[in-house]
Amino acid sequence: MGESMKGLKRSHYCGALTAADIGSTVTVMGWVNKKRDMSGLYFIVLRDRSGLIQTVVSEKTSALYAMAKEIRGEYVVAAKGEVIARTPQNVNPEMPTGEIEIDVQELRILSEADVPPFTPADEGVALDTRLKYRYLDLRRPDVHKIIALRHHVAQSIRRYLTEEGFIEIETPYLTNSSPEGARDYLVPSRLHAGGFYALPQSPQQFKQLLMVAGVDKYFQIARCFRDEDLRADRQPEFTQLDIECSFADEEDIYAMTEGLMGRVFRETLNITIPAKFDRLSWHDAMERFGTDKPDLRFAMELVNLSDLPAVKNSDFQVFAAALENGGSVRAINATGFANLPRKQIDALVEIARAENAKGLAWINLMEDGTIKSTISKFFDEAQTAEIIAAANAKAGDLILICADTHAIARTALGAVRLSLGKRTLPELKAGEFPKDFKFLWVTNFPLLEYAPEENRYYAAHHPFTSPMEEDEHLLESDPAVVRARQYDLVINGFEAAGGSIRIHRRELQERMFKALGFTPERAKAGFGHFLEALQYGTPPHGGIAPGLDRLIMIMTGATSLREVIAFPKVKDGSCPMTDAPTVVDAAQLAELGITVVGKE
RNA sequence: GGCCCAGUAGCUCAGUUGGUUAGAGUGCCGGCCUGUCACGCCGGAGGUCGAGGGUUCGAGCCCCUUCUGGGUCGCCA
Repeated sequence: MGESMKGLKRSHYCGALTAADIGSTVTVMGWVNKKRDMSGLYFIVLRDRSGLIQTVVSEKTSALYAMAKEIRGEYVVAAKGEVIARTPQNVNPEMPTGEIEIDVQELRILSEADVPPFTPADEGVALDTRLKYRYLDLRRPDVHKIIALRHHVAQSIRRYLTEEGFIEIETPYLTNSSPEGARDYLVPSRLHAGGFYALPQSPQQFKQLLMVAGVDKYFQIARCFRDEDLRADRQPEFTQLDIECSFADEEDIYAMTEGLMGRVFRETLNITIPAKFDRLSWHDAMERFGTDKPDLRFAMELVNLSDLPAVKNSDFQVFAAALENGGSVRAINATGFANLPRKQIDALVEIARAENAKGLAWINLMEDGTIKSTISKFFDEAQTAEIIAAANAKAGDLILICADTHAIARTALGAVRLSLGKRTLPELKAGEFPKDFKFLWVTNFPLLEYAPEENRYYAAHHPFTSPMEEDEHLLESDPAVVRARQYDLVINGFEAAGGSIRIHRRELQERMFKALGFTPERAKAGFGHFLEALQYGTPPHGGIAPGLDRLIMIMTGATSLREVIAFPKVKDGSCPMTDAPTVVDAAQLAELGITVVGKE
């Protein structure tokens, strides 16, 4: 039976004990990580969030020994005893507390435990099992380390922004559905039958209204909700560090964000990052890396071969057709991948196909100087040499070529580059965080994207983003070329933050809605309060919103957002532990004025 | 919504061309061992092969449907 703690008070965390404590009497409380029965001697390794400590129970005839016999894995126990040094041959160098152990004088079972589906000591447990019993999973030191880092990052953020004069303000979770953007989670209102709140996709409008309010510098560590399909790096609810400042331009936001990241990485990981981040225009990012979030931990930039005489004048139908249709022929030098097995090349072709490319051609520059190519019969030696030179390739490299529209050729090769580049990164050991972080500002995004199926433009980011002043006059005449005062912070190929300088004039905001195909009535219905606010004295303002979960994922090298969220959702948006969402009973729905129809 | 992958003991997995009573490691239970630390040794229990249907003399394996999980495209202002 579990006993109370009466009379015993924890004096130390398990992992906090050191050789300096030798000779002192301590009390630790924690979970039984392992019990080793030596017949006459029990080693009981206790675990708490700080780490492990070995305790020893001897004296076969004692009551203490009898109690130790009853103890099973994951029991919660209190152990009081003297910290003793281990003899040199018994030191465990693998264990941070391996020099010492506790000679137990008093032992108390605080809570018994059934045999769990897995224990924190188990490795390689499948994700769905871990998430179903997330409370057991979180007992693992490696998992706890990530969740604890998240706390320290949040605290570091709060300290920095507070020192910089920002104030933290909470905005509503129960708010309005917004007509643009992702699907909203809706919350029915009992007091307004037929009325629904929406959970915010971001506090965008509220933070801008706080600028109208003269708050000047605002931040919030805010939960955001989007009812869209999940990905490894996308959850339906996620946490965003929402920041907005008045009288700020791009340079102010860059400097503030660079200072923030510098502070966070130094304080929580003891890593010094560059004081200023590199910048790249969206256009250059797409040309050189085939993506708007390039991973700069590896090179292998894309090359445009379209103007090469060998390509331009080629009889090769695939190339000729792409160029005739106004597309391009582009290549990537997979540096050092000449020996990539055929199967893996095929896998790369599949990656390109997933981005709608029809295929990839390749030229394999073997180490012995021979050249193997899928397109050798269409190009003579000189022409092949021309392509090799343009791709800046040498023996041992593999050139992959894609001929298609500009957009497809770039994104297909961008996806291929990412797949290749990841193979060149060092592998992390379990529990180890990466050391290499490449920061990049991507700027000059297009303001609008055309959706042919609806014959209208969509805001590339959101409709409050200001166009660049020099492009503003083109908003009606040539919307596709208008560039936005939008910037993304990219870290190691992840969009870690996005932000913009906002529209602060009602007239321009109305033109923007019009460009998006809103009638004045619809703009008023969806954003009337916002448009009205803009006309009562709105300071120029802008902001940025780093994703906190994304940031922790990048900092820890986690491969999924689920690893950095205490209680994450799975692929279909459900929670494997609580089984949410669940069907609610009819009475509850009736009270909300909701009738379910068409449900069998 | 599309495509791809996986589902076998509590956990992680193997299971050949369709062929006897479905295996391993680990965990669990019992016994032994006074310095283990992935302790070791001996013994034992533990299975709706995700579910349903079909083909077959015979299905873990083949076919159909379905469920669950993962990846990805669409989607994500």
